[in-house]
Amino acid sequence: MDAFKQLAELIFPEIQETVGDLEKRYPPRNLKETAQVTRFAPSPTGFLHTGSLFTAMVAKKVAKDSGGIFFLRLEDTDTKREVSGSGEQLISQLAEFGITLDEGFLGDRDTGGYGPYRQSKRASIYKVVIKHLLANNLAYPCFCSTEELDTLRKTQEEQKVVPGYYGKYATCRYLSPEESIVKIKEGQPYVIRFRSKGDHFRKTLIRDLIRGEINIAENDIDIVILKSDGLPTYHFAHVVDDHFMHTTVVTRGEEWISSLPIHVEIFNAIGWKAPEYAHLPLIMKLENGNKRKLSKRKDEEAAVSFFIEDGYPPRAVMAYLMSIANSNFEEWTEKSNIYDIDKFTFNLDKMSLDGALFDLDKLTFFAKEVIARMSAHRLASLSKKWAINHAPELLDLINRNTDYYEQILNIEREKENPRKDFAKYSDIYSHIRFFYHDHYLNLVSVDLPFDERITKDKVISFLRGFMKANDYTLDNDDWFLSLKEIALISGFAPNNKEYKNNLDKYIGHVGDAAEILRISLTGSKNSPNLWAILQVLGQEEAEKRLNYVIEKLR
RNA sequence: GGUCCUAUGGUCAAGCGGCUAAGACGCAACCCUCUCAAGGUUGAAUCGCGGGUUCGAUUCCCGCUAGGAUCACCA
Repeated sequence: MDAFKQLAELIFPEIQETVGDLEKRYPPRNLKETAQVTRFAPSPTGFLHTGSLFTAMVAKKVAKDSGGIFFLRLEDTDTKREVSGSGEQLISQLAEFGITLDEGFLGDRDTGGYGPYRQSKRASIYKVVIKHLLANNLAYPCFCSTEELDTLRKTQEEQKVVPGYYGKYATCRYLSPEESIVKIKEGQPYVIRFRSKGDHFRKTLIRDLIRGEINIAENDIDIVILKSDGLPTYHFAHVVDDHFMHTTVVTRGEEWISSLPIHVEIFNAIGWKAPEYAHLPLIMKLENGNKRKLSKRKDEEAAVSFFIEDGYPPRAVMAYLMSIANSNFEEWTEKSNIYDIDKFTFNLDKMSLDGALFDLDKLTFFAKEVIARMSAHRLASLSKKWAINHAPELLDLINRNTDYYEQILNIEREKENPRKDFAKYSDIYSHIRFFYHDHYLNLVSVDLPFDERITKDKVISFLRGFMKANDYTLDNDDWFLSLKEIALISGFAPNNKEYKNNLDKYIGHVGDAAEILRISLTGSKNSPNLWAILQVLGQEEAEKRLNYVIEKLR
């Protein structure tokens, strides 16, 4: 046995499998030629980031539009930063936005034949490959301490040379296998590094699906592939996992471009075919006139939980994200009149290359469109679902009478040009609470904002006249005609023009009368269509309110 | 700082050698109107700079500038 094999054997005596065995265990997928296999590979370090949702959306679209497979792999090799339970949260949040998986990590279990799908459970797989690398002198143990590495970096910075563990600075790469064996036997701690054969001064052309050819210097750094805790680093895990899981297109943020040479080199060194890469633009935020990456710490919209908590319809969030990804999506929604990204044909070529600034106004626009197109029934059920977790005060109203709630939501809905006053479920409560008597009483307990030009007596007389004459069975148009007549009796002109021409003859116009009614019924100067409100309230409740106002004024 | 990526209105962007430089969001005005939310009409607002190439550059090339990303036993 040669010394490299001995070294490999010493480090991984328990590993008996070979790379060939793994190839057999994870055979090529049985898919048609054009089908793409993509994945979303988050690390469980906290909440789902908006940028990650964007990446996941694109990955899923690429797979599904090509009849392929979309899977999720949990990259949990950083045990220090791991937030327990966030892996489960990740997939449930993904599901809220309609990102479901064909296979992969499901929280309590995995599904699919290429697992395990969490990297912490794949340690033995990585070790098989590393043992192979070690035996072939493609990797070596490194005994440098973090302190030594730090001083190396400092001196490199002082000497103004490219920092890093490479070439002559990579002292452990010159250790003979025999020397390494001695050190290991002495019990010295170590990591495993990849032995790079690259030349920093030589450039290679790498193809990116959305950026075209990228000209980057080769990697010459002997990167760590196995940490002292026995888990691989991202670079190595990515190569091994995407090889055995047969990923065909890797979609990830553009921050990965610079490490592309590392990944390509490792694929080549092992003799594997690298997947195609699509590096997605980052979602940015404007701060002090400068763009920056959307930050989880500073920006509430950076975590998707923000949209969930505020009650933005997930479909609207996805539509917004898709409009960033493919700007022709918006055009498509106008034609198709739906906002379902699953029905849209996504195109990687149409991705823009620089990071979009997150635009809450635009999301609001999408959200209003999406909600306006829902049936009252659907809105009622979705908003109720949301309220259960996020808005007890709204839930209270809903639970009093679901039918009534639905009637309220149905005002000026389910027609050609529906109302667009809700962008998110959290907007609902303040808009509708006046429909509930106890809330109404609270709202009108303060001063009623009646127009000062009109005396209390006139208000009262109009309200009385209205109660006496109003016909609740009329349709909208006829009702307003009748309101004009009722108002005229109390001295209101039937229209503004008539009023302006005869200022001394009238106390106001029908609009003023409507305002009095509106304030009396809702406590506010602004509300949806009065006729619709009266329909929902019903005669009894309406009169109760009008009488209440009359009493209050007297 | 090295390296890489990017560069059209405030934002998202179409454009791919010749156009009065699309469209959407936002903004403004007007119209409609019982208020609001809408809807309709109109408007303001863009090719970062400098060199080339070309009869002609927003478009192709180079440089500059600006912004971004990245340089860990984090992903």
